[in-house]
Amino acid sequence: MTDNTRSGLGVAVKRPHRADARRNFDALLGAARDAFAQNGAGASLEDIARRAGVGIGTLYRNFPTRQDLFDSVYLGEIEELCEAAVQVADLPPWEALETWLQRFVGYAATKRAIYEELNRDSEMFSKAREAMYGAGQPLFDQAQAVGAVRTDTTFDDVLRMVSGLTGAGFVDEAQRTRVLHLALDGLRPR
Amino acid sequence: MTDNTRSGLGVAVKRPHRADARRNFDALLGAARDAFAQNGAGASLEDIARRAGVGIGTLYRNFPTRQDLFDSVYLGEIEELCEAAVQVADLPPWEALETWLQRFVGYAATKRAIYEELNRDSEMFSKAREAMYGAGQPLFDQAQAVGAVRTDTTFDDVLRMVSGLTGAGFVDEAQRTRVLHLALDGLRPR
DNA sequence: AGTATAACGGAGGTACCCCTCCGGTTCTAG
DNA sequence: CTAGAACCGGAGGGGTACCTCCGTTATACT
Repeated sequence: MTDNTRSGLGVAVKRPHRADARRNFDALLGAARDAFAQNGAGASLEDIARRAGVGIGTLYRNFPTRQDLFDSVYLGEIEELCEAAVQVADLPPWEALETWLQRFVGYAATKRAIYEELNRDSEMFSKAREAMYGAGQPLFDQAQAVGAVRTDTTFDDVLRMVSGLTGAGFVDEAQRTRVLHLALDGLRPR
Repeated sequence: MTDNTRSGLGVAVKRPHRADARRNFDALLGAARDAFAQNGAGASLEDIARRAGVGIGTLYRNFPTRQDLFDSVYLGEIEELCEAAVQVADLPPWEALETWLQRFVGYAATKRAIYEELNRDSEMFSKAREAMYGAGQPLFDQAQAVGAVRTDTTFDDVLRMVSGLTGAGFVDEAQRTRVLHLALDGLRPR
């Protein structure tokens, strides 16, 4: 029950041993996820502690820097994204790609951060980028291989396009899905 | 030489009468444009005053609230956008629409704000929205009328899509143009 | 040139956020 | 059950941004 790290992404975030500490840890992660989703990567740490019903000291003990906290949330979502890529793997190539990208847009917490920081050069982001590309690129290649995606474009193009849409405001879920579908139609050869 | 307001958008921003005051006013607008482009709508007002080489008091005299300053920059860009719509009016329908949208993406200062606040309900934003729609909708309708744009989509969809792309990070100008072109291809009937 | 006055600019009060530190509390292992 | 390690939380110092106020300065008009 040591729970050293949560992912294979190389950034170690330790989950505490004691039960109360673990509760607080999880509450903080949840609150941070909400706060980042709402206010972007610059959300107030004191606000996050408040939301989690925890003292500011506790936040800093678990996550010494803002970056540590942000990374934990961010990496959690990247992981989910990687898992999602596995889940869609047995769909037909185009459906697999589109479903994965729809899922991509669906994750909420670090949406804004993802495109704010997509081309930043911290070690951590490049690791995450690698992971994301590792998960999505095969789907893209496969779709391209069977002729479902035009060949004059790259996975990077697509990811940035979708990241942009991820950050845009929509009146409702339906519009977001519709618009993403629209944009992705541009990927298909004509 | 009174220069009461700068636009027909209904929000009055007075340009001062005295020469020194007018210099400062313009410097502030320029600095604000840069600052908003760089740091988003939450840029520091004191930083803007510093950039403009002006005391903070002068900033507040010209723009009593942050909103006043932001609106002035924002409206300036909306105006440019409306003018651009006139300029492209004599291109073929699809080219007109695409050119206008490319121009849309090109404006820098309030990029981030536009999609951050596209569906906010302040009086000022709805005015701006109206103006933007007034300028762009005809281009869209025309393109749809001649069969250059699929009919199962709306101008609002397109505007939000493009707003999203506007905010996304790209490695260079070329990629942004390429990706926008890609996304817009999804608009064409197949 | 001289004067009335519009405009300047920055000091400083208020508020918020960051982060550290440590006395008190709670859990777990034995 | 108990002892001590692990953990808690918030007070408080330092910093920055917001905004007001007013003594000083530049402009326009006669």
